[in-house]
Amino acid sequence: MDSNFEVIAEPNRRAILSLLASSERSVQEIEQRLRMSQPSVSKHLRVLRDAGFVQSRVDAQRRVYRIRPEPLKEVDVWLSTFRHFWSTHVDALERHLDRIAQEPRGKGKKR
Amino acid sequence: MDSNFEVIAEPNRRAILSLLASSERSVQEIEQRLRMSQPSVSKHLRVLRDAGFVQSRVDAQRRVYRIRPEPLKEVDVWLSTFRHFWSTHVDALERHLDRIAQEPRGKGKKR
DNA sequence: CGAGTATATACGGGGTGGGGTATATACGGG
DNA sequence: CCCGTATATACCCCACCCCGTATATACTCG
Repeated sequence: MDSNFEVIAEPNRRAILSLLASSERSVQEIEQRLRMSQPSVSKHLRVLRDAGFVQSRVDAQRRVYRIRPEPLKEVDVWLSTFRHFWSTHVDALERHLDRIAQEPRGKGKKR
Repeated sequence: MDSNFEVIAEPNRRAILSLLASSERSVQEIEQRLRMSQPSVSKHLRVLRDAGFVQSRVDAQRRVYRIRPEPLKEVDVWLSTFRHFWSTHVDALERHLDRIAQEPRGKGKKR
């Protein structure tokens, strides 16, 4: 798994992250709430941990997982390149795109 | 391809989107700038278009592609669930996480 | 219309990721 | 210690994605 984007491409992993967004959880809690098999949860958590999306602490026999924000922050940084497309100046942008789309063609071309 | 996240999981597709972020481009321009084969570019553009990330207009024999922000906006919305982890109140959050991380067995460690 | 250019699709192959089952490892309590 | 619980890993299999090559389609212009 070589990129953060591939990590969050998997729906179950996104579900795990969303679940952990509210609070930390043990493997079993994740398993029950998301109705996934235990090995599946463990494997996804392995991927998430290796990529730095989560970290675990030990609580008796349990491993409690919680979010680590860094990789998500990196995704956010990538997105920021595009954010001007919708965040502000939307109307001006739309007008701009429309204008580009109707650029006058040099050769008279029917449409 | 059933989710926006899978679409942007592919590095070449992210490269295409990043390229189109600055301005619209023909297939050939993308092909040359990113050193990808023409069929590969066309196929990735197909995926991007089907998912709504780009749209094309016709310019003589060329197809000129440009960004459509909606799917990226959706990704941004998903991310917003996690943004409080790093955007503001960072210090309070870090203290909170550190406190949680304190294991009952007095193995205090700092990053 | 025919040639040339630009883009899209068909097809086959190789690599990989995710699921399930079975098993291994860690840990705590009695 | 030993047992039960909690979690991690091994292994196999299947589906799917991406690539390259070859071919088809679209459009323009002479």
